[in-house]
Amino acid sequence: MELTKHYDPAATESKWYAHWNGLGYFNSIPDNRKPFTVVIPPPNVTGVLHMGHTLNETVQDILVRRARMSGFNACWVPGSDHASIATEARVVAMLREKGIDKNSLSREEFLKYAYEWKETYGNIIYGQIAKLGCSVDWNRTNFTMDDHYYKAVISVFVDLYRKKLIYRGARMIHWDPSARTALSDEEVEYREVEGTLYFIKYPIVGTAEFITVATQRPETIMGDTAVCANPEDSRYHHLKGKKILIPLVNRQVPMIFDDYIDTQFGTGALKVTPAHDINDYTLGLKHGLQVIDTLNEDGTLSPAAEIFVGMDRFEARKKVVERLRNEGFLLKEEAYLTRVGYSQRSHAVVEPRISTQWFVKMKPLAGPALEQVLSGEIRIHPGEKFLATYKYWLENVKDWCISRQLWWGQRIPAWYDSKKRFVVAENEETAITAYRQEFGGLQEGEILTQDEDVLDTWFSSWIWPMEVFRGITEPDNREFRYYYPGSVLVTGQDIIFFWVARMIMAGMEYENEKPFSDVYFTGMVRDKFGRKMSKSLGNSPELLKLIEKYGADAVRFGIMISSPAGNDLLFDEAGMEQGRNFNNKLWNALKLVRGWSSRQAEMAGKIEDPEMNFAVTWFENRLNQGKNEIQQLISSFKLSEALKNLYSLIWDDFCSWYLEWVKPGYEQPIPPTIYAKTISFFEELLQWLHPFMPFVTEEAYHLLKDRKPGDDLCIKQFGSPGEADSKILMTGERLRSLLAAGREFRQQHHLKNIEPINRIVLSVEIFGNNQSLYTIIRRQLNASVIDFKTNEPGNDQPIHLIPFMGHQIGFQTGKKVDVVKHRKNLEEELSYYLGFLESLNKKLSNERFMHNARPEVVALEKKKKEDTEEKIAAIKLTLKS
RNA sequence: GGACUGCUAGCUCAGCUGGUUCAGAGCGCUGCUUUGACAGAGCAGAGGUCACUGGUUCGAACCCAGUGCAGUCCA
Repeated sequence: MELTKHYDPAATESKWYAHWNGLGYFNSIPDNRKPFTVVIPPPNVTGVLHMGHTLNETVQDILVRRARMSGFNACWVPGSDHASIATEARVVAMLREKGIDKNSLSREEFLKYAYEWKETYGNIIYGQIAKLGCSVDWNRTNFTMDDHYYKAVISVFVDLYRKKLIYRGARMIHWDPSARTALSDEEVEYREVEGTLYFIKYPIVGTAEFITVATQRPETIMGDTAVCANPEDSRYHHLKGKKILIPLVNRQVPMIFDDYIDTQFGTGALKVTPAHDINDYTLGLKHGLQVIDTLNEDGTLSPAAEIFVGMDRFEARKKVVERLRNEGFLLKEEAYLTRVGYSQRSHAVVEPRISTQWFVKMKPLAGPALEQVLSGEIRIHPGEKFLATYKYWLENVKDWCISRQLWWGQRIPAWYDSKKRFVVAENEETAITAYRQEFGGLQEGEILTQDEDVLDTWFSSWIWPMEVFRGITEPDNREFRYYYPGSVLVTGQDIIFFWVARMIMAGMEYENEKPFSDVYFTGMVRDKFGRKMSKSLGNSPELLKLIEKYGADAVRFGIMISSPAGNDLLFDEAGMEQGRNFNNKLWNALKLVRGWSSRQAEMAGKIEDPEMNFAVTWFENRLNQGKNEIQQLISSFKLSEALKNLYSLIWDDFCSWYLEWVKPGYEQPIPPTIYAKTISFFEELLQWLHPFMPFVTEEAYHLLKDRKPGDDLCIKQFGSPGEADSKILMTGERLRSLLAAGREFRQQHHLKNIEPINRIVLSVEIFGNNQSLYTIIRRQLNASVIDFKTNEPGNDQPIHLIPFMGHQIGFQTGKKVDVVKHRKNLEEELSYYLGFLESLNKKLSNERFMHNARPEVVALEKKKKEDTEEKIAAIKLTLKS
């Protein structure tokens, strides 16, 4: 079969994915091997996969495939996350486009739409994961709202409530007026914003005086219930006991004093609005102030505001300022840089709001989670970057607000009676029993009603590593005992608190065992200018289109080649082009080697014995060296470095050097032994590359040789790499330098490749008498004869001597060459070495160096001196001739 | 404001405990090369005061201190 000119990924990828999957290679069941467990960070069912996912999934697939090929029972669990608030927002928007208002729907009707949405996007995501080549076990797909998963989340809630680690209470929380729900602290993102500081005059009751306060939020003055100054601040001492009149609403409030106030900020006087600022809230509690909530849950002004009722908060701000100005209360305005909190999901400006919500007590959970990481039980990669952040967060963690005023998610298992007394229980039935026990029977006709709210989506994902194996619902099942704890978690650094820390907490709380041993943080994928990827910038490429254009292997290559762990990755299609070219290089090497299969024939001479063939011996050792390096890099999670090494091992060492060295001449035969060695080298390279680029390698593996059924690269086990002989490697280096020197000579003297070099003269000390080496030199440099008459110029034709590794080599051609230029180059080289020698001499005659430096360093310097002197001698000799 | 990380070639990054001719790789760039695997290629080449300033040391890209710039997290 004739192979195409270029490798065609589209033709092979779906074929191999179906093949692997069909034979169950990705499916795992417990056996006597060691497990290698990875749970996918479940993508949100909000949309399609982006480049961040692509990076994560690729990294995981590399690790999983490699483990599968290294004797482990590899199990990679796929799944998706219901992503409560994010998905609900998308569904609401989708409905709005259809002209349907969420509020006109019942909970059940809405959930029907949400499940439809989940079905559509969940499947798109799974399709993308498959396209990318991910070797996930499709029999183990989990969704965070699956029945068993739902039950698990509820039972964790009930359990933590019973342990008093969950409580309900009125607290100041972050409110998202757009999604109309509470948020956790982590779901708020702060940004610096240009704001205005308004200086407002508040009349002092019973006097003609004013007190001026500075505020960024004039629309909240209707909720003011005090004015406060620092007790040390002499400017306001005379106001003790006075009442202040709130402009526009004309309410009298007390003047209070507290050392919380910063005398330097603004005027040193603060308006206190306990309902709308966390600090004011605390101050209000301390001083027993009234709380007036002037906002509705959608961010419009409530009746309590008295004026501008029903108007949006930002509109109201303008109106309030306008009226304050008109009525003479506005003293001045100043530009002011301030920090504003935005909802991570809806991007609305969040409001501090007092509200009754459910919370998880975090301190007791944080301790063990911190200990796991600090003790090294869990290793974070790259550690130096994230350890401090992790530690700081856990040491300062605040209670976690887990209730959300949404429908899409696990509904909070609390049941209330008409007096708002409640019990927490798995379901309605047990709730009734529990209620009887606690409060006696229900009144005639009274029913218990379940809490309307659902749980934070992270309250479900924190048990992901356990419940995908039914570890919460059936804690002692065999699979869970086998697969848990997992091996490595690969995820983005942006969810270190949302998810990683909390999974460790849950693991410690429920299993007293970490959920994974290693955490590999990937960076954020940005565009090639370093900007975040976003729809509005149009710089977020579609995964499927990229795969269509370059092939999945090339996409994987492109994203891996430049992604050192933890660093942001600048996405550039050039990397994918490089990957595609790499595919093609492999493809063409394959074509070359396949062409030899019918040309195998015995040849006279020692070259047939692979032991005697330098190319074979050298590559064998080079391959071992490469494998050892790559193994080292992978085990320290330096995947992009490992890929780079493989790339150059294949492209440079194998294709550019080895294959050229063993390549038979035009229509010449190749010894079967050499052919067999070449096939086995190629196979090994494909195997090592397979975890990174699974498709092209599997295809090439099968085209290289006929395979028995079941002999697939996907499950082929690695052998352990042998030792590399450094002497042979050194000879290889020397050979490569010689070939380079010969090519440079040709280039400099415009000697075309088809014009032979008549004679090469070199010292026998350089390469000894391995004949196959000289064959390589003659063929690669197109030289007719090789002579060993050291330092002896030829007779009839001029010979051109070049210093080489302390010796000199000569090239004799029929052509005239540019002697002047040649000499000039040599002289330049000579002066460089003379300078270097001088610095060495200086160092060696420095007594302090000789005294203080380690002996081996001194020996090294002496060796350098000898080498340099040899080289100088060789150059001088060359110049003389 | 606090903490962390980074600053090495045009770009993206290696450079392990200070010491080989150590200033590197890939991409890009420049030149040359088209019948025998591959122009999606081959060969060769040019490119850097290792952010700056001081210090420690026989010796600093590497250690220490300070400065500047960038990014991230937390107030």
